Amino acid sequence: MPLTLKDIARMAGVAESTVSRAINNKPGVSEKTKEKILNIVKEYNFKPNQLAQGLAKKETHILALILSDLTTPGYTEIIKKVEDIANENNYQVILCNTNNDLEREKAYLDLVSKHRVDGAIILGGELADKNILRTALNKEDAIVLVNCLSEEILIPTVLVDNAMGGYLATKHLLDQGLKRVAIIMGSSEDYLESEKLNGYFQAHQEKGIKVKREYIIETTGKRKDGYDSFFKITKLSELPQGFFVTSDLLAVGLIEAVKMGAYFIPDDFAVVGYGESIITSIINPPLTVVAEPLEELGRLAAQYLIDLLDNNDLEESIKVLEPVLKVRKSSNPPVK
Amino acid sequence: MPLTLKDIARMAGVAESTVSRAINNKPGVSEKTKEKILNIVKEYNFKPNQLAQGLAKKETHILALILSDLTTPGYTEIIKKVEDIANENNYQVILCNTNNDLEREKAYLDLVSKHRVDGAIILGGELADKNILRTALNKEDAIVLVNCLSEEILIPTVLVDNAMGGYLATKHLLDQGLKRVAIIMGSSEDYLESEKLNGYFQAHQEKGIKVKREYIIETTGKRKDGYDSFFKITKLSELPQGFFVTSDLLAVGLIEAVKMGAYFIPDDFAVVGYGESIITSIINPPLTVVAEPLEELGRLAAQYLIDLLDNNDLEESIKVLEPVLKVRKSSNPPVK
DNA sequence: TTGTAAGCGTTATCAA
DNA sequence: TTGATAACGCTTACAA
Repeated sequence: MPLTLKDIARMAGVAESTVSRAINNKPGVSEKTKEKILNIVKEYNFKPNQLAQGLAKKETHILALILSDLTTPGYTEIIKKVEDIANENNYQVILCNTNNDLEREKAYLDLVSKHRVDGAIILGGELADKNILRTALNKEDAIVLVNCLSEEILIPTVLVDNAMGGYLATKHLLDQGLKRVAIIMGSSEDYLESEKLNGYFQAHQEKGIKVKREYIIETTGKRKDGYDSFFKITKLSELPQGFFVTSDLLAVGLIEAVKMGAYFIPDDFAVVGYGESIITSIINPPLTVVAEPLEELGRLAAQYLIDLLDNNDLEESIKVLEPVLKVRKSSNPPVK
Repeated sequence: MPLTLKDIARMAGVAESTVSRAINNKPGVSEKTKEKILNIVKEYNFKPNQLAQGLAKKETHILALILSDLTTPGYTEIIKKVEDIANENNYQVILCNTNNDLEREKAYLDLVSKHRVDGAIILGGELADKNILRTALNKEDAIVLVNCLSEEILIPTVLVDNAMGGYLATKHLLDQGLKRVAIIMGSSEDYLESEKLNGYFQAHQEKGIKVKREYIIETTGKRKDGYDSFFKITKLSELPQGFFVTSDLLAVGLIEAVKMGAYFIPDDFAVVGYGESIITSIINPPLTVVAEPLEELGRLAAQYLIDLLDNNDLEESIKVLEPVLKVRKSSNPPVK
């Protein structure tokens, strides 16, 4: 049986409330009794039961960071920043990996309404925007969305302008005089992916170039999809001159396929990827990418959630951050 | 104010205990009252406070998976398996990223003794084996160690035989007639790394080849370390013919350096890495690696912890799994 | 400065 | 089948 406050109180010959005050560094305990109590606490390695604490105080000082896929590139940067901000503000962060499983997502969301955590940040994914949020959450739950969008209820949200990202990537390719640029993307059901596609369209429109239906390749976003997409496209009568690839895994696959086909990047095909990661940094040649302000994303989300918690300030709003293009060799940048 | 059992009881015109029985599917409630209660529960989206539940039941059905670095290759496989096994057994898993921060590690470990979670799995890292475990934990805490070792107290442990891994990698290189094989590793303070080094020694000893002091390069394990190590070694009068690199990040760096130096793999240098990951799979040429049974590691650890919890079966023991060598092009396998 | 006692929101025991 | 009521282990007025 683990020790309780009561045990410590008995040993020290004081009341439970005195022990509570002592271990919580609250005023109203003489130095002498405090010392006596803390010695006993140390000696027996007493740890207060946080379930009881949470119940009494109505707060846990824990935040949940719910994410759909641990391996998504860039998530680690966001996670780290969230953890840092949280820690600075005396909150602990636990990570909840839904692995794109609906049941799990529900269960993790419940952590908030069931008072296991004070609030939650939901990071990306295709799941969050369905009706789960509405059914799982209570109005007063503190939630912040990152890189995903809720259509049903208004929830504070921080996201990157993916349409802008798609626009920058595509424009960069078109600006170099390429007339035929293909996009290899994930599912257009995914809000973020559809936004990238919108940007792709917009860039074409601006240049007055008509988009070819066959140059839009929608996939499930896996490495193999990137690989297969290339060979699918080489079957066309007219090959594209450039590729906008919306994820690093797809980019890896595409580039493997290009090499397999004995073509060269950027000489035969210019390539622009999306998102900086260890993966895109290993790819040869160095990949031009749309880079997202990941740390800023994490910082804003964490700060937002903590503000919500501290001020009960429930005004909802959406913050949109801008991505930037990092030009490298793969897109055959014009010689300066 | 969120609703409580009491509110539901009042609305349904029954006692709290009846509501509790109804929502927990316990016998002793007539179908009729049960239905009435559950309807109200649904209507108001009532969620029982799990802090109170945990306090009363003395269990949370949550497991913590504590890890030092989210980006360690292979962790995701272990994590997924742990989550699966846990879910099958009706446990929820939360991830705790210490980011190699001592304070955080302590705080996360405390989740167990402070009754926030029922048990914890500690995944790898250099931290866990110090005296933290002893000071942080109570004897009755349910903990399982994965890929790390506690010298102070006996704790159930599952790990991969890293000495065997180092041995296999080195022997493979020596078996091809290479006389001079260097090792590029992380800190030898790290138990796992020191074991790999032991294997490296053992393979040399078996062949009767004396190890050269300068061929053992200890680093902090970063990509740049791998890069720098190569140029450090090319300063030697006699170059090695092969490299055993103990992590994927080091391997990336080394290979970049080799290419930068206009050498070829495997023609000029044979390379063997450690651990399969997306990274090693991208590297060109395909990397020969020591592969660990990651899922098995996760499965065993989770099962172990759950057994501990269910049976209070506190016998400690250590399970050691064997790695296998996956031969690919980078090590210049002899033509069959 | 210290102690008493009433919560916090559940579950579980015992009567009814 | 139901309902009181005492835990669970802590915090926090309020009193002493």
